[in-house]
Amino acid sequence: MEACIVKSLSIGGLSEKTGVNIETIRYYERENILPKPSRSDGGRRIYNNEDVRRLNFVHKCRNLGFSLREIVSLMSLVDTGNFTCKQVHELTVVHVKEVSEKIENLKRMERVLLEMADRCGKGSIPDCPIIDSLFLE
Amino acid sequence: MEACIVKSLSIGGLSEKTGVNIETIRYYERENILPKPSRSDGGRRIYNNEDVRRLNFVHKCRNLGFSLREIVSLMSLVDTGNFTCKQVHELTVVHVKEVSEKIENLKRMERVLLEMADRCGKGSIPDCPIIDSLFLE
DNA sequence: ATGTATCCTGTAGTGACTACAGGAACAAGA
DNA sequence: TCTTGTTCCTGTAGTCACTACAGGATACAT
Repeated sequence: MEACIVKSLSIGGLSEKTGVNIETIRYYERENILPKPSRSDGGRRIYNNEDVRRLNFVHKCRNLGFSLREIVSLMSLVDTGNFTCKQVHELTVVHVKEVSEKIENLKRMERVLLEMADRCGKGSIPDCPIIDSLFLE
Repeated sequence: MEACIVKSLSIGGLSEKTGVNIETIRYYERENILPKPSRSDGGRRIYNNEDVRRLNFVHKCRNLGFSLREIVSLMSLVDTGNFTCKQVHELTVVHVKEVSEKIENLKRMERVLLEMADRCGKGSIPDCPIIDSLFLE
């Protein structure tokens, strides 16, 4: 038999390959987001292709604004094989709704800020309509 | 002389008047966002109109997404009287830029999520293009 | 006098990291 | 072989902006 095909990586290598901070990888392990990897004789973490895959998954989901809790539930669906496309769809739709709401709030914020900045004359006198409007009511 | 015109409030009254949680008010005091109020004989906090004004300011700024740090710097500008409209304008413009960036990121997120949800057939079979696309790369 | 509503302090928990300190292991060059 | 520098280890504490609770004190209405 040939040696195993699976490429092994140090935590630094995994970090480089996925773009996830080393400290964050260890944090994910502590929080059971990632499984405990095997160790070298010296006690160092050794990762394989499956670990890369999982971490990429987590990383992508985080970039899409899923919480770690949501990610765990997505992954456990996948791991048990006990999921339907419908379940995943529902989870995603709920999440996209939250994202849309965040966007709306931020837009409102942006409008008010731009309005205030616009009314402000940028002058060198102490009077400032921004401050005034924030103190009103 | 007549009694003082300033209306005094308990922490509960202040909370009700401003819509800010009692625990949050005490937190703001601990963090020196708000000044330490005077106390009654029994040791209870007593607030006046100026406190209402300040807390409203903080509350409004928080709703506009300013961090507490930013709010403190805004307030200290105001308190020293040592500020120009230009300074406030600049702070606001920087902030609005951050907000716009957040909006852009969330929109990207939203697009990807909608796309994924759209491709997903909502079926009852385990195959799911959402999961697939998250595991890719 | 009694009940209950409000308040007090101090501490700990949240989420998702990030930043150390202080030490061990490894790889490469002299 | 020795040294040097890099990478890694664990464990703890800090970040932000709150929120929650325990265990007690005070205030007010009946």
